[in-house]
Amino acid sequence: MTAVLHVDVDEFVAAVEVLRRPELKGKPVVVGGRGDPSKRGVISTANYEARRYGLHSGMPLRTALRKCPGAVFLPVDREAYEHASRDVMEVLRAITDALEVWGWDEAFVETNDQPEVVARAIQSAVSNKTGLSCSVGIGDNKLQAKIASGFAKPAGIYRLTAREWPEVMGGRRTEELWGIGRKSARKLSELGIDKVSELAAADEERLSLSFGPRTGPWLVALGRGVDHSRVSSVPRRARSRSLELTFDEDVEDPHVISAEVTRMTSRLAEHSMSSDRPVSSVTVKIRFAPFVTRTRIRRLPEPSIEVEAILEAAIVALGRFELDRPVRLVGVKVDFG
DNA sequence: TCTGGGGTCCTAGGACCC
DNA sequence: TCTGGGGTCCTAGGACCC
Ligand SMILES: [Mg+2]
Repeated sequence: MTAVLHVDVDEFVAAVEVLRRPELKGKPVVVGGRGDPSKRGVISTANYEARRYGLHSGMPLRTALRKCPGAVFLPVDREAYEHASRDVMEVLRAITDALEVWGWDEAFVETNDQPEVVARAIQSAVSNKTGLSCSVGIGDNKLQAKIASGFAKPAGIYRLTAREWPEVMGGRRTEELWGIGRKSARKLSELGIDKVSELAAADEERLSLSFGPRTGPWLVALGRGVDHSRVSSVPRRARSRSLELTFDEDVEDPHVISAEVTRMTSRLAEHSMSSDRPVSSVTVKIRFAPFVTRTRIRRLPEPSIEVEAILEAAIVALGRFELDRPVRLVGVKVDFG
């Protein structure tokens, strides 16, 4: 019988930082933004010590400082996490080829062996070779395994298969499902659906009327713990690449905005050229001071890796904004054709 | 106490064509 | 001249995840 495992490194980003700064062990550590809680930014990861103060991912750094003045604040260092991620995945790949990497610190594994045995082997290999601890969820499919790893934290193993699903999940709120967030949970609640068991018994047609033709059936499947997607070890090609920047202070000068769009687009075009991924469209994103976000997309006449054509599209897209209000964020995204 | 950055997928409306 | 249906492309926005 095939089982799916979901491996998730515990407090990954914070753990990587503590590994290279052992003196931080046992202290509340917050990684986010540029590591300066007097500036704009949110928490990427808080370690377990910091979470005891109510700190969590997505919380503004300013708030975190107020709630936990003794915390150590560190800037995000993506290269370090990408490096650590490669180390972890290498350890996993030495154990199994049936591995689907999911972000920096997560992976799905398919196995025909005893899943608990494989899980323990993974945990000790990752710990011995990288010094990081991880949790492992076991399921019949990716959805079950992913939710199970949440229950396994920290450093544990948890089994959630079709057999356990109704008992373990039935009475929980729909928001605990992977793919249902605050907005969808609220919308479901307005339809009288609060618990996973109620979602499992819901009428697809009725949900489709509210959520759309594909999302309706998918939601009911979620409620039942059904997921037919396979574990795929084929690396996926990115469909888009983007850059965005929140200014330290709101910007009123349109020249500053257009200079930033040009800079970002040039970098993205360089990547398009060097990786030979033609760009099919460019999206410019502006977030105005009251946190209202607008996008303008411009399709290229034909997909291109040429900086001139990509820049041209970005300038056209930007030109469709009225930049007569303070701006807090600017971003550029390219879609590959 | 104002709310990051990098991604994926879905929905919906209008244009346009058959 | 009006009605109607379906398919695809383009654009804008939304929700979610790490
Ligand atoms: Mg993790």
